Amino acid sequence: MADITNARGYPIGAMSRETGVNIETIRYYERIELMPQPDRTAGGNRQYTHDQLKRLSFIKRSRELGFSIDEIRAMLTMVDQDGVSCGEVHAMTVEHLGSVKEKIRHLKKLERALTSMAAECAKGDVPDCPIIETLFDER
Amino acid sequence: MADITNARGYPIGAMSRETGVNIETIRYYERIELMPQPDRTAGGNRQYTHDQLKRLSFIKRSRELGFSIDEIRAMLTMVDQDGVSCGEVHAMTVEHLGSVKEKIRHLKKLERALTSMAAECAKGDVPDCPIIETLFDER
DNA sequence: CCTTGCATCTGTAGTCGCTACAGATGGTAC
DNA sequence: GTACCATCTGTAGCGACTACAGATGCAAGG
Repeated sequence: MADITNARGYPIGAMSRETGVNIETIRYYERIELMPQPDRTAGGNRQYTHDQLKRLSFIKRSRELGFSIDEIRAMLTMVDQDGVSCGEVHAMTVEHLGSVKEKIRHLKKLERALTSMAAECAKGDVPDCPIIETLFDER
Repeated sequence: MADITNARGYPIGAMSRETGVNIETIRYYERIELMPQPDRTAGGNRQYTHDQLKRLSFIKRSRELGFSIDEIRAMLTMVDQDGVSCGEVHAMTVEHLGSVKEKIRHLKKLERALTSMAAECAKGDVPDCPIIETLFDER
């Protein structure tokens, strides 16, 4: 089944189904030149190759890992030029990992603050809302 | 010092300094009607009251806790109408807390994936970049 | 009174990464 | 041939700001 489609190229809907990337998003990636302009049918519909499918799922995978479009672009540019610098890719990954860790730290702080605010409020019927009070408090 | 400024109202720069909210952002909050239109000097410059300063720092505090503008708007509307529903505020807080926890879970997954990818690469000089390989892998 | 120079003004456009239309065709199965 | 889904282009919207440009306001020093 996949082979038949493959022979004729994948229409955009198949690309979307295979990768989980929204059709509009695929066209968006083309517009920002993250994906190349694919071949077209006589009628003008996009026909993608298997390599392009792989490229799109690379993008999808990377996005799921939280890499920015620009980071992905940098990686793909290296791939396109057959000049993948493992060190650079590793550095990007480590840096990105650092920012993920920082986000986690930040969110945990929020979690603690929100938990204590909610606890204050859950306990008993106070006249004024202690959450609002806390938020309005100076300093 | 604050008292003198207070007597004449706070210009927008003072509001910004006191709360840490960017001047352009303060005007943005006015545009979206999160902040009221303040009085103006004869020349047309904004002059804020102390209550408006408190309101802005409420917004700032809430944003720092990750509440959306719409959530903040809902809370402030209750405050404005003197009808603060403690239960509602508590529910909003708990719901928001849930989404923070979910984000943490998600980021921890990313953290694990990125860590193992980075480790693969850091270990020894492999011919092709294992990070790129992993991202390109089908399935 | 006048200048200097920072603060503030309005209005618009850009950011990121999509998403959601509208209205017009393409392609395919019966 | 026709029904009907898939795809097309182009544009505008989201959230929450941020960044200008070009024109004024305002307070202190000479």
